[in-house]
Amino acid sequence: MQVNDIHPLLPDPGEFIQIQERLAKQIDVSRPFRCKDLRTVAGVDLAYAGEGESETGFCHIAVFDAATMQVVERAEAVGKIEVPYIPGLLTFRELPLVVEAAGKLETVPDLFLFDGNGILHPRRMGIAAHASFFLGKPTVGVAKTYFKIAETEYKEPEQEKGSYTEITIDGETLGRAVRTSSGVKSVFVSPGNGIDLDSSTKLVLSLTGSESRLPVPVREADISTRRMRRSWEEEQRLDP
DNA sequence: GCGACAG
DNA sequence: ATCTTGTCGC
Repeated sequence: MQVNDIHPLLPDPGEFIQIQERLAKQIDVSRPFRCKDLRTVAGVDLAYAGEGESETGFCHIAVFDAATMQVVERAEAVGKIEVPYIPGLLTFRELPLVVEAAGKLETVPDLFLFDGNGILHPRRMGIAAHASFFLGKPTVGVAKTYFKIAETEYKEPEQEKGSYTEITIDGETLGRAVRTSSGVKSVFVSPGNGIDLDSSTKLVLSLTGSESRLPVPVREADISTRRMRRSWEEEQRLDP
């Protein structure tokens, strides 16, 4: 079954792909980003409840002060999810709520960290890359599982924290499999836009603690997102 | 037709 | 992503 059979009023995948190809030309992953220039950093994630027509998304953005690693602000957005999940088109499903939540922030973070890929994507336009055009800030993608592109496999990095292997497609290194903690599963780091791969890797490593293989801001958004859903389901039970 | 497939 | 109990291990 094609996506158009499910959502006849929405743009078709071909149109989504054209949008990605057009924006991809404007990606810049050549800029170094110094850790000392990071004052505030945001973690972004979503959770879902329900299926099909009644699927609801919960987006949470947690902004941290990089010096104290304390949350300085949060913003959320809840709403219907209109697009099904299709590998490579995750952006069109999640970005609306991300942009809505980001618009509620009083403090504009220096950088946004996403649960998902940056340019480690078939068209170099994973959600972190695409989101940068709406957020106007550098973005970095941190995916928990590998998204295979052009039949390219990745090599497992050494078990020591900080080890990584590069993921190169068509002669271009798009991302790295990074061991953020010794002995844990690796995560896949790729710049979104406005930052280079090396800076992205260093930032992710410096923002990752021992409690999770994910950077603290992303982990916090992930937890918060499920807390939002619990509250929502509770009020649904009381209101109907 | 079958398998693969970020979240 | 989400559905789900117990269970192996530090």
